[in-house]
Amino acid sequence: MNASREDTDPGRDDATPPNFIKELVEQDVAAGVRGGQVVTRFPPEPNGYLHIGHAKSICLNFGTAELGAPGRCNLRFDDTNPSTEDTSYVEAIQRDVRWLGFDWGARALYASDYFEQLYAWAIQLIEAGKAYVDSQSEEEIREGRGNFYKPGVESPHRGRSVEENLDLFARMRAGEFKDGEHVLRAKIDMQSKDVKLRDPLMYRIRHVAHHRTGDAWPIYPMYDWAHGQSDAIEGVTHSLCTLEFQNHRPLYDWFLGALGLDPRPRQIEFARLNLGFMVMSKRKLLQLVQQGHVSGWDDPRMPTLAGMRRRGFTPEAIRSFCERIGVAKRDGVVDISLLEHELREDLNARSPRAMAVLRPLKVVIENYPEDQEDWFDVPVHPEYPERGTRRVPLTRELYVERDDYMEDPPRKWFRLGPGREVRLRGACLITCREAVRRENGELVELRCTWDPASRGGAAPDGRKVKGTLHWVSARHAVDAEVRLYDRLFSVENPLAHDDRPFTDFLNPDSLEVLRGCKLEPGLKDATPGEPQQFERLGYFCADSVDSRADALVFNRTIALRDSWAKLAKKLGVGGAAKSGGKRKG
RNA sequence: UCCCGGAUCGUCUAAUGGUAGGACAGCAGAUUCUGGUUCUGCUUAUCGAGGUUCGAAUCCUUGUCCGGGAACCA
Repeated sequence: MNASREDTDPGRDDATPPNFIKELVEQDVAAGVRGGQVVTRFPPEPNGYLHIGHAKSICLNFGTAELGAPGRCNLRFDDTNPSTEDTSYVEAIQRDVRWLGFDWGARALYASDYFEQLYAWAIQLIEAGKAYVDSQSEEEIREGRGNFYKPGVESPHRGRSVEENLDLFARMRAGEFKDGEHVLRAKIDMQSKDVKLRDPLMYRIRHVAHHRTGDAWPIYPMYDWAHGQSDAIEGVTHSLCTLEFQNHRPLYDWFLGALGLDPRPRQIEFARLNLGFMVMSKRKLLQLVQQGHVSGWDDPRMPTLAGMRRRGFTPEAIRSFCERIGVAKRDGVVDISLLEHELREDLNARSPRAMAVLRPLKVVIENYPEDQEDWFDVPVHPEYPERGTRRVPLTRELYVERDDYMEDPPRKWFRLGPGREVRLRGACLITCREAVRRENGELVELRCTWDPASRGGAAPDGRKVKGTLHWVSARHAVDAEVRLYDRLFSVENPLAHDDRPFTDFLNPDSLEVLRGCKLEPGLKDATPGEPQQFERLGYFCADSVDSRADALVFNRTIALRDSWAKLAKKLGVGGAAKSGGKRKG
């Protein structure tokens, strides 16, 4: 009856909310434009790892393609600038898109596949008098372009004959010139109010090896020249891109028109995703990696898909997040809590439960025989009994969370304290009799007694025991390192301060490493990357890079919501809720 | 001083001339062997000024504010 709850794939939910692009594409399909076909593309430049912002674009592009009959979304690498690009990025990007759950068909495409065609088209434009070779210096060109208030002035080379242009351009390709000696420019309008239209560059000379074409080309096309034409070659119908390309659309259309390409792809812009307390530019992320502020592109604190995957995010959670934030032209900053909500929702449904004590405090049950051992069957998931149970051992000595004991608890405290009775999850009721301290006051252990009649955890006489604690048998506990993550930056917008580098705003507490954590024995066999809920604490997974059978390492993906932390704050109780306490991020 | 966009609860996003809705966050309560989950209820928004209209978030005029644009980056 509620099987759908588990079967539902949130990312592929049919009830995608309306958005202006979807609406527009649906209209095109209904009107029979392009025979109802929809072709989109996701066009990353292979110069860095994909991040959550790209996920929005990926979901949008692949999702929009599904509106067509037929529909297709290409993965196309925009590899027109060899000096920053690399095959390792090509591979990482494909891995991430695949992990997110999308399929781009037979093979990935590359703008570099079209270099020859682009070159032929450039010649066509030269012959039509719509492009020319300029031989001014970089500075002269920039100067000649003018600015927002001042019109441009024409290059002295603008009037070169077609023959001369053809000759020069051929020699540019032949590698006869050094970097920067010449460029190919489109001949549009130096008086245009749109600076982008003041004879933009089409090709620059770059004697640099390309990760795919090697040394075949000493000239490389610029983005504006390559992108629209690549779209046209691939039969792209709707070319979706972010807002900063709005200024490029007139140029995008100009090239297509000048070449007489038909049918023409249509560029549509949408607002990119911004998240608070994070930076979302490959350049900035690269800097974090290179300067060692994080352990790599896949550091679990990074907003990269690789980092999020390692941290324990699921593709489903990311996809439903992308769906939930919607698509519009208005620029904004999405609240992290929305991502966290989608994450918890997915993780809650799928994660098996286990107990782990992060900051152990020893408990001795005085009336529990030294040699006794009770194994309890505890549900793998309380909402899905069909997922079975796991066995957890109880012995005389065990560990509970240090923060679950307070010497002088405030009102509404349901956990341990002098004389307080609590339930050990799935096992029994214990009462705190004494707190053993060192001379310096440091808490060493708790002496408790248990009620043997409460075996299983139920109060035999129906007495109310509100507090339930997680615990681990000392003798059976498995040791592990646990890494807690917090937001990488301590301010909402690290880029908002012109006078200070964004790295000034890194959160010094974004990583907290806990050693000597005590895990329930079954966790020893956890598969890296597989989500687990450590009850009352959060969702965790064994680290796919560092965890080993003899040295377990777990990442906290995200803490559980912690309403006690809120209450404690309101009550003015300090520190009590620290261990599992929800820290944003 | 120019060009291109944008402006709806705290945040994201609907409403396409006809009851401003949803999600998140927040608050209050219920249930609970996770202070989790689940459930219920509540609070909160059309940038300003004019106009058109029986009726405007939506159309017109105007103003204001915000973002992007002057790379041989994408």
